[in-house]
Amino acid sequence: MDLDERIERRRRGESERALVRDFDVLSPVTHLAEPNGRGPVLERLLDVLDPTFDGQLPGDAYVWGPKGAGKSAVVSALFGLLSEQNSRRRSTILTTTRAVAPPTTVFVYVDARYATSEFALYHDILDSIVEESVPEGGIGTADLRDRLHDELTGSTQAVVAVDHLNEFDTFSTAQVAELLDMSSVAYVAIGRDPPPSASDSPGETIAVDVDETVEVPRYEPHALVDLLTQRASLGLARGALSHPDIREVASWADGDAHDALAAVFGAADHALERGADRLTTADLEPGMEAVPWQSVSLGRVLALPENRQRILLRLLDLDAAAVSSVTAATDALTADPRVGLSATTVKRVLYELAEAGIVKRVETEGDSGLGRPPSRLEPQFPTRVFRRLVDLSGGD
DNA sequence: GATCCACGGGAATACACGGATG
DNA sequence: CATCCGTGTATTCCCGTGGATC
Repeated sequence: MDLDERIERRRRGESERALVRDFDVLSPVTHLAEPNGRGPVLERLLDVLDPTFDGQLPGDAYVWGPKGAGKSAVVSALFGLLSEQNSRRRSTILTTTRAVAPPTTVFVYVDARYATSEFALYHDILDSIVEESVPEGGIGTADLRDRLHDELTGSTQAVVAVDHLNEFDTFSTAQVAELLDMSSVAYVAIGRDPPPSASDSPGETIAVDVDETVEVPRYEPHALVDLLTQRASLGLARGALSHPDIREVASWADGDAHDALAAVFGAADHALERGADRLTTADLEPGMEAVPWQSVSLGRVLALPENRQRILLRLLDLDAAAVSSVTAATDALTADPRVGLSATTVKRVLYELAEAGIVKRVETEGDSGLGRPPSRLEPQFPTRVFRRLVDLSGGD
């Protein structure tokens, strides 16, 4: 995933002639260090963060936009760079003999998909601020919070970006605002929902009380084509994907880089399966086919605990009869020793995943008579990408 | 001993249907 | 005809237990 690894792979001469050089580059969960075509957003973010260049604390901000618009890509790249630069600058400040150093700003990027509890949130933030390792248990949440608070007084302040808010199972912006309500902390909340506008009815809008909002619009068609072109040139053999094909995927994806990359990934997977050395238009169809309409972010699926992913992986292998009801799927999955969980747990997890929108329950038509009708299970994430990525890392 | 968290078990509730009841 | 009831599934909800960590 990181550059070192990528270079090393090349050095070993791996898959030099193969159709797919590197699936990771094609993966929608991978963000390149230099995000593509998001210049104006970057400028806006720098405006928001401008006070930090004078040692001030910026206002809280909310970054929003649809799935696949590059929110995570831009913010994580920017924060990565800033924290790198600052740690460099911090070391130079330490060597100068100054009576009072201006407060140092640390930039922290946290993914709320992984930090799902208060404990985990404080832990992850603290972990990227201090050198020592932070305990992962056996200590109270309040203690962690206190420690974070102590760490950020006077000489050090923090700007914390918290990504993927307001999803099922992740914190809301309001919760983050409360949890990070500390004098030396500013946050950049990132989510999909538009901020409530003045004209909104006073309904159940998600409370966002921030000083700045930054909109990340979906990609323009040409920008998405550029992005795909770049990824394809890095991840696929030279000329493996034609320009017209790229344009077709881009237009199909309608500005959503996540879906577009997932489709190209899936197409490459399909071409690989049939032993081809380049992608043809015929590979695109199955590639797009494997990306459900209104697909759930692959990042959400890959953030699930390992055993949930195991269940999903095996679920993909089941035939139509076995996924025709939750109970049938449970039976089939429980019978598979690779799943290794009890029937009740599997069933509960399946319902859990359905409620989270990762699989969809569809009421079956054919009424078999008795009882409440069962529902069929349909995956709502890019299946080919998931299978391939999990198989790559999973082992077994 | 304290703390966080995942498992697992199972009770409680919801729903669909046909048939009985008033 | 409207409503209630019994049966069989599906779905949701809650909580005790135990592993891992400090």
